[in-house]
Amino acid sequence: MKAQNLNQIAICAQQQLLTNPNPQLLNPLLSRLTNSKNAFFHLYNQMLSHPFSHNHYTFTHALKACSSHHAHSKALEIHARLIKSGHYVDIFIQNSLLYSYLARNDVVAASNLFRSIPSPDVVSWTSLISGLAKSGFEAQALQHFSEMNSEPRIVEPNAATLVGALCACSSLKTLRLGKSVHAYGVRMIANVNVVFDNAVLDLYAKSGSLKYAKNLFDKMSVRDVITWTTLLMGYARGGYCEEAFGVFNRMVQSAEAEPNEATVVTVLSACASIGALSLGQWVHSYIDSRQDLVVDGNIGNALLNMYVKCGDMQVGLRVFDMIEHKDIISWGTVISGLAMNGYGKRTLELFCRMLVEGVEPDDVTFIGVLSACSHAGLVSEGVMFFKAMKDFYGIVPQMRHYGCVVDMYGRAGLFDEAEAFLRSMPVEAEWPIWGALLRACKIHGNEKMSEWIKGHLRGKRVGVGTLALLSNMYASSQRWDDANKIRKTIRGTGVKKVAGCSWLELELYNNRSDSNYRAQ
DNA sequence: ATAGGGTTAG
Repeated sequence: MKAQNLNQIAICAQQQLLTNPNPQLLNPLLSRLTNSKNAFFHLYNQMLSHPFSHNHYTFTHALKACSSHHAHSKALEIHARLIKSGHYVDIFIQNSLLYSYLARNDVVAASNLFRSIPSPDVVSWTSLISGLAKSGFEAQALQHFSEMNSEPRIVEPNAATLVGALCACSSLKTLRLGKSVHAYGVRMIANVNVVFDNAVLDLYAKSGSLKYAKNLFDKMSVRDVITWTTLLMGYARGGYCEEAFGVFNRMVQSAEAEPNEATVVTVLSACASIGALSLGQWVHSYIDSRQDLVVDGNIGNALLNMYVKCGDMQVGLRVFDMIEHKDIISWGTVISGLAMNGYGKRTLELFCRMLVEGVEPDDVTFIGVLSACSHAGLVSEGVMFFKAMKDFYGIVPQMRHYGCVVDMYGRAGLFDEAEAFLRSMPVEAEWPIWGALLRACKIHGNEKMSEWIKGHLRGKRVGVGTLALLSNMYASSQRWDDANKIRKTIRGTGVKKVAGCSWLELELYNNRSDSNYRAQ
């Protein structure tokens, strides 16, 4: 249907070229071909070949098409042509060029081009400000915004300009400035503007002012899918995941706006982060009820991640199979999900399947694979995978990879191998690795190795979990003096409980409580 | 003709 339309437009353009190659009639046709790269540039080239069948408008459309098809060298070519032909003096052309540089995040070229515009208008300023904000140069965006507003003020900002500035404030979480932009907009903007309101809502949501956000949301007379998704995202980011789900639920009940991919992905991540399986299942059934939402791509990965985090690997695997276009994230999610949930053998099976299907594993994939080997006691496989990761895939091991290997040896009681591996590491092992090994020593009763590790730890800053474990080990071998010394050190650190620690540290800490309990 | 809003993940 759509292709047929494109064909009709193309045929229409050909007739036009034959009978009356007039740019006023050809430009609108050209513009409607923007989505089809080949058809667009075919007509564009035909229009160029005749001096009277194109004008300024033709190039603004061409630059837009370059941006949407990421045809950067084509845009450069057009830039050169425009300078040569003298079209460059037109402000629409300058703005279109400026936008094409910003669309590909070339902020240096864009800034230079902006400086070369003799009298930038509100569109030039707005493009620059929002382009900088989106490329991560928020401070520069705000600098230009204030420059634009300083006296003598030649160009007045409009709603679109304020939205660009709000976007920068939101990323920087600069609530003060954002509020003043909000106030300015309230005075200046005459009609209801849902885009502006959404930008303000996003500012409050991202900077954690959920009360303000909720207040604004309730006051808005027009709300669309972005309004709802922004509020939902605000709650989810703030850690109020039940509330986030509540927003989704109300959105569906009210039917004020229809959830889309972004909405569903956000609410699924909220469910995942609190392990709320039943809420996640509700979202799943909602997705199934919508024929236009497919379990693939982002939605597929988000759904898979939700089941993995909620520990339901059975359905997780079924979702994984449903994902038609499995990317590195899909594979990584299911592989580390299986590893995390204790399915060592199945992790490796899936890893093999990944290789068979020709998907190149990355660093995160190997963390899953190695931890599966460690937990399943598959030492020789783990050693082989670690070697293949380095030598075959050229992945430089990170601390987490080293940790898996040391942990693997330790769990298997292979302390000589663990020691040799630790000595061979090009970087000093971090504390959780030593801690895990100490724990293994304790389990396997390896006193000699413990002493070696303690020698290493002496005089260095140690994590509380590791210290607790050390103290506990001394206590269990009736070395009370040593144990007390370490307890003092723990108190000296002023840490009452383990805060913001790694999962491994937490495990160590729990282990300590367990053995204390057993000792009583 | 050119500029403006929300998204997640191993």
